[in-house]
Amino acid sequence: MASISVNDVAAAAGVSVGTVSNVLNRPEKVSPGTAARVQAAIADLGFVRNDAARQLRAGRSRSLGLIVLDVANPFFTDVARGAENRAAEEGLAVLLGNTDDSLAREAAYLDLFEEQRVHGVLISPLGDVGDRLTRLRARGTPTVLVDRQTEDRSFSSVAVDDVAGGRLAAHHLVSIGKTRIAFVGGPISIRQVVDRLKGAREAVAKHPSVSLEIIETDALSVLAGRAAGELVLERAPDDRPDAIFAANDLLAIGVLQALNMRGELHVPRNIALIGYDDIAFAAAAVVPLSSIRQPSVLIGYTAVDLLLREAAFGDTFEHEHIVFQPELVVRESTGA
Amino acid sequence: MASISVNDVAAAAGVSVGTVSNVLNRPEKVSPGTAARVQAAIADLGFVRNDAARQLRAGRSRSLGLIVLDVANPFFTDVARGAENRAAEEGLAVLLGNTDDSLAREAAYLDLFEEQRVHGVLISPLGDVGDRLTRLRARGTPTVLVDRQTEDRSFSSVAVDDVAGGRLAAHHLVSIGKTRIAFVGGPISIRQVVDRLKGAREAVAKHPSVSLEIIETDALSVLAGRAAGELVLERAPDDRPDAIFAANDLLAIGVLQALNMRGELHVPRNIALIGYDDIAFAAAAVVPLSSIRQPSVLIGYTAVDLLLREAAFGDTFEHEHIVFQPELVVRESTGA
DNA sequence: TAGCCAAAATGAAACGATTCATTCAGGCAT
DNA sequence: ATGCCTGAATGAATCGTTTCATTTTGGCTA
Repeated sequence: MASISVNDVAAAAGVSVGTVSNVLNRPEKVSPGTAARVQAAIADLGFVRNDAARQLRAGRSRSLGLIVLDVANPFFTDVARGAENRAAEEGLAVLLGNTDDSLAREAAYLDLFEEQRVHGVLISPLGDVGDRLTRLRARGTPTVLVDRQTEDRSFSSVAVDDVAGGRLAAHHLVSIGKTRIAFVGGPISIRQVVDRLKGAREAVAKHPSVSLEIIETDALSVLAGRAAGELVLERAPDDRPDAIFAANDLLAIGVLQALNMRGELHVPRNIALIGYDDIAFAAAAVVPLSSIRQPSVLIGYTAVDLLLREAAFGDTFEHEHIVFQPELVVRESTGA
Repeated sequence: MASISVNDVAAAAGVSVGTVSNVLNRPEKVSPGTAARVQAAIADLGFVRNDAARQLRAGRSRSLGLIVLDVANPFFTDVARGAENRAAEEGLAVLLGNTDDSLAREAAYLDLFEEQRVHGVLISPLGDVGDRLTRLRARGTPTVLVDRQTEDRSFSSVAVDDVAGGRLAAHHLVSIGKTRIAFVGGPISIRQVVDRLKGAREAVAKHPSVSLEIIETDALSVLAGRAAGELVLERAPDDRPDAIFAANDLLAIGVLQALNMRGELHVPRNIALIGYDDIAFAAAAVVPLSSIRQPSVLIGYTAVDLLLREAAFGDTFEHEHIVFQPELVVRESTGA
């Protein structure tokens, strides 16, 4: 309650508040003797800076916001870890906001971050947030899109080429002799899903004998994957696909769980399965999962780096678009 | 840069700043006409509250801090999700701090949260933070320990009975006929590890013919588990344990990966394996993992609830210690 | 029409750290 | 002894919101 302020410290040390502030922020401007006295008073009283007051004066906070689609997805916790690492180098904290595929929560977090006057915003957007972000930028808050670009490329972004990833996955399935491929993923409002599907279509288009069907899910979770897998199981055996490309590893794991539930189907013999993201658990799945690897930690790290560069240069900054290339990882689920 | 303040809004709407504040915080005190005019001005100018100024006045922020040992562990993301849910009900945000088994980072987050004057702190402590937390509480910031109690029980806590969990796991292994059990876990500075081991010891003690050895790891991660698994593999076949109890699922998954690397060992026939936490991926492992389930989301939810109650009642609050009971989940890795 | 009352609106003070123009002290050269 | 210079210390002003004691307004009654 009775919070200790710089005033109290100043009084205790017999100096002015300006001097206390100097001890805190520019120690070199203060004579050693005085500094020691102030430090002693600080320790004595248990003084802790009030960040709100500091921010108010500075006009800007020392944290940056990261808005992701799903913290339960190890891909995003990896991104967050990378972001945190780079931010820590600058003494910045990362506020993590979890959208969970809800437009309302996305909006709420943007509001919160705007009110907090965060240093910058990293976002893997769900809805159309162009206007909001433009407003943020007008206020001087730089923004970097993670894993996504806007149409007009007016924001800096860090992404992975999902079309290429989709192509890699589908091409791999074709190359091991599969001809009836099912793409499991959704909702199709998510850009990543659309792009991965697009890549798959491109790869399949080169082979007239190969078909591609789409099994749409309402989320990118283990649960949704299990539902999709059960859908496949219910079909007559010769109506089933002989390969499944899941839009991410969580889905793939769900599909795998469902397919294994009855013993009749063998992965990869009857159905091959490939996921996306190459999360740590993919390698440990019932049948170790083939996947498309993304440099997740690096994505987070690079995004913050870009944000800081954009912040430093202000309006004159040329927006950058960094695109990483994904990589095919073959394991047992596609018959390694 | 040119940030819009209540002053600007007041000027534009032709009212005083006090009225603008009333529109924002106590709309019922303002006549409808005036309120509409103010709202229009707000929309017009794109005014967004400055949270720092608000906090400064209020003396307390609208977020609460959660410090966990490892965000990459799905158990903790579940706890975080539960905490977020309860916090959202009160319009509070959750700041997530990730310790990664580093005392320095734990201290840094506590500093940060203290400077931010957070509403409360939830912490799954690594080191001895009693003094720090006492100081926080003296300042009026309530604290709840997650998954841990201090010796003197002077803080509220939400935990799961880890000794009981350890007992459950070891007893299960004994009951399926295993006699040479190895406990994989560490570092032993972590209370959860100690307690789970203690429970295992108790269960084993009842059966003179069963032995319990300890393989200490330096972390609770998949990687550490893999290392432990390799250690076991290097031994002569009849020197190996016939069952492994891993202190958490990440370790268990790592152990499993290592054991599977050469084809010679079969889980559970040669070595049974049980983990702890029952994370979503446990059921999807190469060999679906038996585990000890904890109500992770509920833990987070309850912890925030307790925090809020403690905040409401102030010093008069009787500290509560909520303990959930863990549950055995049997799957294939112990020969379901 | 004067008087009264409740509702509405006002505006100055407060929160606590930082900044910066100004003052002060002490050392040195003339 | 005087003046000058530099490093150290000062303290009032500032950031933007909220609060609350005070004033104003308008409606109603006597």
